[in-house]
Formats: sequence, C-alpha cells, structure tokens
Amino acid sequence: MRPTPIVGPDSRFGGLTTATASCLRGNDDGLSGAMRRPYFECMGSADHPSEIPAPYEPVSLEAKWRARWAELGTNVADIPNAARPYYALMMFPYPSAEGLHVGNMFAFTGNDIFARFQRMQGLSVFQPLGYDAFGIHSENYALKVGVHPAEMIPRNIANFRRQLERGGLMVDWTRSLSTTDPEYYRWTQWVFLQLYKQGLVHKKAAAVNWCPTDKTVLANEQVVAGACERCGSVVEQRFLEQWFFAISRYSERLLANLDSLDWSETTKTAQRNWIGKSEGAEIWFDGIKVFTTRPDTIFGATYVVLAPEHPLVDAHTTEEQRAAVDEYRERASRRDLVSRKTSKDKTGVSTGSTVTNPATGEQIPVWVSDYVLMEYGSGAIMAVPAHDERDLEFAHGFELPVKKVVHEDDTLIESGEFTGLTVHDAKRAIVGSLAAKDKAAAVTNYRLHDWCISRQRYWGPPIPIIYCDDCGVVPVPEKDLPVLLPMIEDFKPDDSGISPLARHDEWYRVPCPTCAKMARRETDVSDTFLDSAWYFLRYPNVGNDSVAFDPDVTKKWLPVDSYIGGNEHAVLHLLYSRFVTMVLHDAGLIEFDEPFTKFRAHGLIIREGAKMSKSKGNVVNPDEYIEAWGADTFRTYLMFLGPFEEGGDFRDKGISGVRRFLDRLWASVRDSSPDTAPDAEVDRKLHATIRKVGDDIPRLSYNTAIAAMMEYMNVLRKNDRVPRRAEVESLVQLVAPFAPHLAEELWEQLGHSGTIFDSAWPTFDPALLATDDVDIVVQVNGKMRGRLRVTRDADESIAHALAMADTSIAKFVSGTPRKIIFVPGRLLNIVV
RNA sequence: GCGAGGAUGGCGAAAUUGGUAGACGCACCAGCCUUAGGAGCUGGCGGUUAACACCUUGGGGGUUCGAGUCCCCCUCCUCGCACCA
Repeated sequence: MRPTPIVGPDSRFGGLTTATASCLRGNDDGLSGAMRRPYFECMGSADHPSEIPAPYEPVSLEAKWRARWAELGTNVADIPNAARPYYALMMFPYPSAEGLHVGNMFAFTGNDIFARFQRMQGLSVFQPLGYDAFGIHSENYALKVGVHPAEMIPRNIANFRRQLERGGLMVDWTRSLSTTDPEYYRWTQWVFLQLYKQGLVHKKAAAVNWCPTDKTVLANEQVVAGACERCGSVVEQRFLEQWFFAISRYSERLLANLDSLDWSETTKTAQRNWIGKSEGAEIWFDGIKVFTTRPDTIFGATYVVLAPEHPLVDAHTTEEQRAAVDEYRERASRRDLVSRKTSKDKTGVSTGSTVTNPATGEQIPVWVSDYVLMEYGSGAIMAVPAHDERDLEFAHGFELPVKKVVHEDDTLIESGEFTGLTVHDAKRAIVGSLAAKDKAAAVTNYRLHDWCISRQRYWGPPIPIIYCDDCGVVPVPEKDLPVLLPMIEDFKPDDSGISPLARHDEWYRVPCPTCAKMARRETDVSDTFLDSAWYFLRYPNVGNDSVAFDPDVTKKWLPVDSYIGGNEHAVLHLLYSRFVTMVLHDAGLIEFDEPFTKFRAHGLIIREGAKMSKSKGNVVNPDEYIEAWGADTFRTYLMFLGPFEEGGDFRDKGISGVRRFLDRLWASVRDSSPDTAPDAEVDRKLHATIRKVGDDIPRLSYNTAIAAMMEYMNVLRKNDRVPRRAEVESLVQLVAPFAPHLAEELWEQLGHSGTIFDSAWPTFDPALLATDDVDIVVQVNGKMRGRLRVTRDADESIAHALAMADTSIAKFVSGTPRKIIFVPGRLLNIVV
C-alpha cells in the first residue's frame, strides 16, 4: 500500500478522465428530462481545466474496467482447482429480439451482488449465464417477422451478451451455453435416454390440451383457466400419441423433500399446492369405485356421478336412457375446457340405473356429468349434497334428493353405528369398517400429472427415438447423439397435429440402430422445460464434449449453492429440475437428489406505479439508462428501489439520488487525506456500517445496505469534512458489489493493485460499537416522554433517579409509580 | 371458492426479539455559495395547534406497562390455483 499522492488531479487519476466535450443540455439529446446527464459532469470542461478536479465519468471508466476484467480473466472461475467452490446461479433468460428487459437486469444484478460479496468472503465463486433459446416463443416470433430462428437466435444472443456485459456482471463467459447449441442439446437428448432407461418415459394416446393458435400440445401447467398461457386461445381437447415423463411417481418425494430445502416459503407452498396431495378413500358402490376425501359423509350420499369419459358409463346406462346419455357424452367431448372447468351451470344426464350405498344399503341413482373429471381420483364420485356445494347445485338442478345433514359441528349424526363420532374418528372408522367387507381402501391422491414432453413443433431438440417396423420403439444409441435438428425453411406448424419435421422424409427416414432396416425418426421435439431442467449441471462442464457432466467436477460444484429467479417458475421449472435431479441420482449418476440448496425469488419491477408493457410504452430500456447514468448507478438504483424479494417501483427521478451518492464517493476518495485526525463518531459509524452491510447482503436486503452506506457518507462528509484515507477505503469495498467498476477504479486510485474483488471484506471492531454511554427512552404510561444518556451498565434506580430529575419527564409523574419497567440499555417505563 | 403475500408521509420505502414510527432516497421549502445553478453545502419537511400538547402505520375490537409488529373480526389490493370430490 502506498500513500495517496496529494498532487494534481491528473496524476491522481492516472490521466484516465478527460472532461466531456459534449455536455448534453437542453432537449436536443432526445432523452427525457430525468434521463439527461447531470450538469456537473460538465465541470472540468475547457473553461476551468486546471482548478476543477476530474469528474466521475462512468461511461469511459466502465469501459476501461470491462476491458481489464476480460483481459485478466477476473471473472473466470477455476473449475478444476477452486479451493472453496461456490456456485451462484441465476435463471437464464430467453434471448428475445427486444433485448434485455430491466427485470432481467434487476434479477441478475441481485445475484451478482451476492456473488461478488461471497467472493470477497474468500470463496471461489462461479457465476455462469446462458440462454434458454429453444421453444415456441422464439419460433412464433420468427414466424411473425419471417426470419428463421436459427438466424435470429444468434443475433439476439449477441445483443444480450453486449447488454449483459455492460451491466458489469461477474459472469464467467468462458462457460456460457445456449440450449440451441448441438453441444448442449446433445446432452438434453442424453437426459431423455437416461429417463428412458429408468423406465420413466412412456408413450400414450391421451386427451391433450391443444392450442388451435400455436397448433401444439400444451402441458397442464401451460393451460391457464382453460386458455393457452401464451396466446390466450381457448384450449381444445385432442387425442394424440404423446411422450410422457412419469413425474407423478415422484410426487411423495417431491413433496417430502421440500421440508428440508432452504427456499422461499411462498415457492414451497406453491409446489405443495401443485403436487396437491389429498388423503382419502376409494369406496365401492357396487361396481363403481369412487374417490372421496370425506368418507365420513357417506351416510349423506344420495347419488353417484361418473365422468362422461368413464368406461363404466355404458354398462350402467339403461336402454331408455341410452340415447340421452350418448348425446350428452358427445356434447361433453366437444365442450371446451373453459366452460367445462369454470362454468357454474352444471349439466348432466341420468343413466337410469342405481347402485348400492355400501354404508346404508340404499339404492341410489347413477348420473353422468362433466363436473366430475376423469383425470382426477377414479373419475367417479359419491354426491353428498348436504355437505358439498357442487353436489348441492347439481342436485337442485336435477331435482335429486338433497338428503339429510350428517354432521353437527364436528360430530356425526344419523350415521348408524358411527353416530356420535368426531369427523376425524369417523373417517377412519368408516373406511375401516367398509375395508373389512372389501368395499373400501384408504388411498392418497396427487393432483400432479405426468409431464407431457412432446411438442409438434420445429424449434426444439428432436426426441431421440426411432420407430422400426420390426424392432418397435428403439431409443437412439447414445453414441449417435445428437440427433441434429435439420435446417428447414417450412417450419410453420399446421393443423395436422404432426410436427413440421414429418414433412421431411430425407430427415426422418433412418436405418434402425438395431436391425439396420429403414425406420422412421420420432418427429416431435421435446418441451423447452426439459432443456432448462438440467442446465445447471452443464455449466461447469461446458467445453467437455465427451460427457454431459464430469463426476469430479459435478461433485465439486453441485448442488447449486444459491439460486435466484422469478417466482413465475415456482412450479414448472423448479419442479421439473428437482424431478430430473432425483432421477439422475437414482440412476447413480450424481450424488445429490436436490439441485438447489437455497432458492430465493426476486420481486418484480413496475414503473411509476404501473406494470411495464410494450403497449403502454413504459418499458425501461437498460441501454438508455446505462448510457446516461452509468451501469454502476443503474445497478445500485435498481437495488435501492425496494426489497429485492419484493421488487420495486422504478421512478425516473429517483435515480439521481443514487448517482449523487456515487459522485460523493468519488469526491470523497479524491479529497481524502492521510492527515485528517481520527474522529470517534465517524469511526463508530464506519464500523456500524460494515456490520450492517455485511448483515444485509446475505439476506438480500440490498436497499437497506445502500441506505446504510448513504448514512455513513452523510456523516463522513458532514460540513465538507476532508475524510481520512482509511475511512473511505473500507467504504469503497462495501460499495464494490453494487458499483463494481467505480470501486475498482477507486481501489486503484487508493494505490492497490489487483482486483478489489480479491481483497478481503472489511471487518468491524465490536468493541468500538459497544459504547460506554447509551441513550435510553423514558416512557410514562407507555408514552414517550424523553430520553436519557446513561452509562451502559446503569441500573433501574439510577435511570429512575435521572428521569425524575428531568422536569420535562417528571411533570408527567405524580405520586408514587405503580410499576416500573426497565429494559437495560433500552428503555424505562414509569407506570403511574 | 381455496392458497400465498400485502395496505406505513406528497412519492419509493425503513423499523432483525413486542420497546424512540417514518432511517435512506425522491419531490418540495428556506438559507449559504455563485457571473450563473438542473452543481455543492446547511437546515426544514406526517397531521392538528399560537403554544403546552394531542392525533397518526387500511377499519373495528382484544392481549400488554408498552402493538406497525401478537390474537379475533372486517374492507380493499396483488399474485397463484381453481368443478381436484
């Protein structure tokens, strides 16, 4: 460490900055008022070249440090040799043609701050970033603008890369990836084959959600209230042969493991609800098996309802009712899911037959209605109008008997031998009694369905399967991967339900890997969510094309230490990633069965109180702000908006306050002197700030960390005080995760060599924070009446005596106090 | 309907265990400096009041010496799921 030179600004600042020649004034710069460059950047212009010191000029300064980081490999992790590996992951973006969204920047900056902080704690941080570039989104956009996605995506990626680099992220770009790279999706196909080997992949003709606009099958998760989540079209039912992953077999494990994960509680709750475990019973009403979670209400069951698709409908339909039932089933099959799933008007038809209620022995009618879903439970229910709103509504609509109530509060009534039992006890007793007669069994149902991964589209990894007339379904041998996605021009999907790849027999006709006879490739591609369900395993292995992931590297770096992303992926992506990880674990390929040790969801950025949208024209373009204010200011402002996990309101005027803070930091270092006398108040504040910032960053409370640094700055610069060098040096380190370029520059100005991110995070002296005197609050009857400065170890009697000596407090106290509450070092409450 | 989260000055927001409500910032006001100021510095800034004081964290009740924080009821907002038996 060499002393700060106290000479002219030029030598102190290494001649880096020259005054901005073209200071932007007026409105001719085309930017809004709030976006205009601060006037003071013009200081040091030709008018006063020598008196006014070099200003903080972020644009050139940031370019300098971007170049230096790239040159020195500052952000590159030592994958094979890192001593204390720390994997800080953020969800990779879809590289849209519109460029980086401010929401991406917000999320990435939040991760970057945490990553840089961890590095300054001495960890070897690996922070990769890639692109989730396959999928309907790209394909639809490509169709819209008439460009091939294979041409569009690399362009978008180049633009994203440029924007991301300008954001100053500590990303290891030597290990980036795009899901569209054959070197990547080769292994996506390999993952498919591993699941196949585990017997977790099956093909079945299934009623699927078909989007008539996007002309593709959608996963249940992609259907929102009966409509396509992407385009909003009403989803139709179709029957197609689809590949499924048996994620439902992992329901219980996916649910149970949640308890031990360090994830946001909201995310865990969303997963629990999605898995939707419900414990109940299957009960036989003669030949019909119903599922119920309320076997205790069986004495109130007055009819049975079958889903229209239920295979037993025919068998239970009488001759008189056959025509009506067939007509109803036909109508129901065409009925779109929106009205079926959201309409409250219940439709249905009687089968004309009856079955026996196994608890009462009564004959009760069997009906068919589409308010009962074939996909859930057994596709049949016992209806209890007295205790179920839907059943009641149906019963009213069709004038079915609305039988007796069988509960009074928590106790069963009119329930035969079970009358008097509590609901809890009755559930068990009734199921037990019926089970003894082979008429019931306790079962657990999950809402989670198998994952349909087939997409009748072009822009995705071809599913590595070959159909041979002789050998049947043959998985593509691993040595033959990747199955390359061919470059075709007519990639537009049609209404056939068959992938565009099926139009290219030169592609899909291949020899069977087993018997060499001509066979056909599967022409569907896989769901984008498969691409993203394992990408975290690939990052540390990028460059190694002989395996998907090397066991030693994987053991060293995974599971991911911390993961940050949007809560819109709370269910889909995070659940699928957990599933794939469990399967790879069970196959003996990795040693852990949960991919993300810690997950935090970031919040959303709105603008001036409203959601950002292209149609409203209020989208924040990061480029413009970085241009006008610098990436450091932009980053710090994004983090200052509000709590990271809640998001915040981007208000154009607010950014100036953050810029002012960084300007003052610049000036403080410039003006600092080794000769300034130590100041106890400043020292105390510094150490309190070191503690505060160090506490806040790990809990992602970035807004309060920044506020604390601002407070310190206010103390440091009070009345234009000249700071001591040591006082600013620590502050530069605290600011570094937020404003990395500026911090590097100031660190260099302060005489250090090497990156500031290899310096050790400053420590605080607890002794300095434990002062001899403390302020305690004095209350009378709980109302604040004053405060006292007492010694740290002052007891109740001393504090009381001091309080009574203070007339402004004593005047509220008449007579003898009834009670005195004393919290040492905190407060004295006199109750009269 | 179910689930989760939220409501604090003109605005964005703080308040880590129940213990000074409004830190920090924006905007605004005043002063200093200045040829000039969209720079910098200093001070002010929830409401009522001349003042003492009183009121104030969506509304109402409660627990407590003391409640933004805990409990009960209600209103509104955001997000997720939704005929899941």
